[in-house]
Amino acid sequence: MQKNLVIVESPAKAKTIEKFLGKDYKVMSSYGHIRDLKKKDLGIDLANSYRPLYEVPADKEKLVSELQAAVNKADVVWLASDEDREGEAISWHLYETLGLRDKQYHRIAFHEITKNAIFHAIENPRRINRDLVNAQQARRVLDRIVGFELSPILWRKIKPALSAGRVQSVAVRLITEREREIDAFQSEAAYRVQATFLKKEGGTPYQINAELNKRLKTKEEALEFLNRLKGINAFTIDSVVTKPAKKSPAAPFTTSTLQQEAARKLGFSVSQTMSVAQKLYESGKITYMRTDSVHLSSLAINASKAEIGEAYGKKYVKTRQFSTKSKGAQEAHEAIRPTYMNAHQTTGTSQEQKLYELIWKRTIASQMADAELERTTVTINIFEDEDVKFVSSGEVITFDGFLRVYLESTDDEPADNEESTLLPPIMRKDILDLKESTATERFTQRPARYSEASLVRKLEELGIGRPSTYAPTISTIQNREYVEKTNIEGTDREYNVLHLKKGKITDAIKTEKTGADKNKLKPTDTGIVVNDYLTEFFPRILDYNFTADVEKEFDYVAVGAEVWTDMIDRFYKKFHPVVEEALNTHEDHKVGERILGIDPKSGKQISAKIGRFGPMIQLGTQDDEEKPRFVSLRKGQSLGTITIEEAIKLFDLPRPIGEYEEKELTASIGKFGPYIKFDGKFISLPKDADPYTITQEEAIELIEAKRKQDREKLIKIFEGKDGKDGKDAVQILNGRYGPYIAYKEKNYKIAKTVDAAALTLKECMEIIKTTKSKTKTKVEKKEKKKTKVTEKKKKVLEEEAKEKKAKAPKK
DNA sequence: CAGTGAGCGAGCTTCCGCTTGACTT
Repeated sequence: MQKNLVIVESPAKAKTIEKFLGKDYKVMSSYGHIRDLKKKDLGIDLANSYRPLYEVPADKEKLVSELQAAVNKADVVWLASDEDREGEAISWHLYETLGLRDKQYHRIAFHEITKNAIFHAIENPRRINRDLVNAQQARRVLDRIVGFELSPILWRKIKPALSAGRVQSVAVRLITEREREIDAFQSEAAYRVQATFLKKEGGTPYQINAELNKRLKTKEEALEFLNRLKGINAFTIDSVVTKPAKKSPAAPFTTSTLQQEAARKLGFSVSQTMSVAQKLYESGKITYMRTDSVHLSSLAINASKAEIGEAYGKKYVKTRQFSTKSKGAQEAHEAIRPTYMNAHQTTGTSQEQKLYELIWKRTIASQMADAELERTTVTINIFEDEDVKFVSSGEVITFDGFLRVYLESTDDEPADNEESTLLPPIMRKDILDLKESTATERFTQRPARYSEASLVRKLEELGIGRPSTYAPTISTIQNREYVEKTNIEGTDREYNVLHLKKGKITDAIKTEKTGADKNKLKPTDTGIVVNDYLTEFFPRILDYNFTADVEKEFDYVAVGAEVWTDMIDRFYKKFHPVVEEALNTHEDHKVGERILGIDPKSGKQISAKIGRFGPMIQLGTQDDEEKPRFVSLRKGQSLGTITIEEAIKLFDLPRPIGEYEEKELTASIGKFGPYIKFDGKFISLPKDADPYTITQEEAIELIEAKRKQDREKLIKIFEGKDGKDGKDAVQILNGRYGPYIAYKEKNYKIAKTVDAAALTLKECMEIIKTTKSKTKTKVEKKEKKKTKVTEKKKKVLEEEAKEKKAKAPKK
């Protein structure tokens, strides 16, 4: 039996380490934390100096008993969780939960997974650092207090199941404020002037493009300028300046930079990047993907050096160690890099291959020489004694260095026409002819909305959130419907172009698209209302510096200079009274309400606010005798901008549109768009139809079309015991995606090669057996929504089983 | 993806950071 038990955080790591350590060591994984604050209620004993109430979560119970069994068999336990605040706490929770004795355990940590690092760690064991553990407890308790005291306020004041927290609420604030900047933005127009010159006789002929070094504010100014140009018949090159420049490679990937580059270069979402990286990590191809460190092991640097030397030559090698500049970095791991630098590519899905290649290139490039460039700037004189000049610049790469492998992308869209070009052989004093010149009206750009990846970058910059939480945070704020992805078509905008050629000036109007935006983050009405409410009542928590400030205090705790419960006490004594105050201010469910006015028809008040199902309009008040009427806002409408007329119009639906076959016809808008309702059935309206204007005739046409479709839908029925609609009936139907079999509430696709109408019952049953149905039954759908309910059931079952065991006689 | 269109009463929701796997009669 093995005498030594090593516990690490990740199972992939466990596997690797076990190989290094040999047969005297058993290596297990804790799969992260094994204990947490009680899931229900606050989980903190406020009356007892904030004592945390810990429990092993249900899904960790089995693991903990396996760990316990291994501990009981081992002589020595090596707690090898990561060397950071969370890692220290993981070790301590293991120590507490598994009942380790002080003489029985060693605390060790390694920053890279190499044989040397592991043996070095084993030779240098230490004790658990209680101060660091306390810093983690302070972090954990503070986050729980903030989250579990703020969220219920939102349930009462705005809508159920909302949430707030130190990280997510600030993320929403960033997005909301950016949207306000965009709303307030006034774009300004100015004329950009470009010109093309030709060299006059003598020497080698050439052509050169240049731009005026200032923009002209008005059309009059631009016209006047072109007219003055017209009168000049020779231009002189005033200066030619060439300067050497250098570009250095970016640091190897951290979680956040990987997410940004994968988004820009590969179009991956933040969570997609993480799951692909996880696959690469599990198959041993890259190092750990949740890291804030840019550090590379000496092993990796040497391997890169060898690869670069072999592939590109020695002068391309320049090894470097980068240093982390992000706030609050804990650097328990290496940067994200290939495990084996000599593997330039990898196998697997195409996503895995692409991401791997990106990581390989970034790592290799980080150890390559700077690129060397020459930047040449040419100025062309226009008028005597005036500062306005035409300027042309070009760039030549004299040594490509790391650019040979990799260039980091930027978020900024390239400014139009600023691409650097190779310049012809130009000499000072050269005389030029003007070929043509264009003055184009250009508009200043509004601020850019955040993308998932640029939001991550901003959060990291502010020191908010950790590598393991960036992706989940972004999902949370979308799941809560605080923010959503944009899909804005944009509108046409006219701009003016003045063109001078052969002494003539033409004046043209052109159009361009503006305001289009896709997959960027934008606040919803709910997000705006929640954000405004929280920033008003809890400015401290929503402050961009809040996390950085409390992190400083956690650091004091971590070095033993501060008692963690004192710190929490100071915080709570300030925070909690505001919670109480907030609960007592405002009527419930009225936050963010906008009174639009009085409905002229009924004389009742019309207001807009966030309701149980999102933004809505209310007609009447609770105090009225009659119950108020409610209606949800439509897509594209928002609380802040909806007018009373638009609001009143929403109550016109559902709209009666006469009768057909002595039954009522109504038109309305539902979850799936506009529809007409007839005889208890719903028929979706085609895109060009409007429920506010659709006529009885048009509606009847739709009903008949639907009837015809339904008739064609049914190809064949094999009746069951209970007739053709019975539970065991087999139906062959024509659906949107071709013929299919419906049986026992599930659907089975029929292959295109099969003649559906000719199928026998036997053949149908064969298809049912062999085809996998993708249909979710109603039960499954429900269960997916309420997995927690099943979890509970499971627990009850488990407990029953335990009881039985206990009752059973012992051997 | 195979068919849809909320609205009651009771009890529920929620945080951030570590880590993967995703029940069966």
